[in-house]
Amino acid sequence: MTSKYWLLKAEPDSRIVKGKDVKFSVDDFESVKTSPWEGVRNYEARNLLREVKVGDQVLFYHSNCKNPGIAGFAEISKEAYPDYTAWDPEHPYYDPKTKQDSPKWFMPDVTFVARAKHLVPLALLRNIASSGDADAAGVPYIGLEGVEAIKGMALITRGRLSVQRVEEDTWRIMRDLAEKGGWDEQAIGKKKAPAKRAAESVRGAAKDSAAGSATKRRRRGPG
DNA sequence: GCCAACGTTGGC
DNA sequence: GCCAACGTTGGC
Repeated sequence: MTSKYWLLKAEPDSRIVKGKDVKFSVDDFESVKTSPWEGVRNYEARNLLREVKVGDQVLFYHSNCKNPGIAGFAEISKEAYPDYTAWDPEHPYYDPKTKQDSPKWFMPDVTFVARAKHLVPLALLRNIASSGDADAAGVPYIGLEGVEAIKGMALITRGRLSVQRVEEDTWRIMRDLAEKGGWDEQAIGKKKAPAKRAAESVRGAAKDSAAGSATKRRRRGPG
């Protein structure tokens, strides 16, 4: 399948991994302009990265932070090539199981295009997806198609995936939201009724499985 | 800091 | 190749 629009997650807040900060905010991105998108350690995300083409458009998402949401726009500037950080024992994204002669992880280069004039909060998208009401959310201009597009976003349905496909109409809606804003931060900023944990958990057998499954993750500036 | 959701690991 | 345990993601 070919896609021309993608969503990539990065962490704007400092987080130290192996002594190094993996923070990469829209500010960082804007200042470096182009960065290898290193550190993706999840197969599905990796497979998607191998599909990206030069010129494809990217929604730059702030994850694992106070105000998660779409913070900017970018584009693919180089197709995926082996992620050398997987071979560097000093690197936060080192993967001891990757052999030099058979790269397992890949990364494209991504170039900054623009900041979102209004950061499009995940809370807004969730609010619209669950209520189905763009008017109440303060963004009547996205229309019913906008609501449907948001409902279908992987961001809503597949929370944890760090590289996601985005439909063209969805991309346009995100661009409009980022440009026009209009939602009430207070109104959409709160919410969510957490479900209760089911079991009484009898976890805890000692297990030595070193491993440490590396899932996804994301990065900082260029080396 | 908590904890739900979910991908990965590894014993069988 | 199943599946329970485990570890991570990431919103809140």
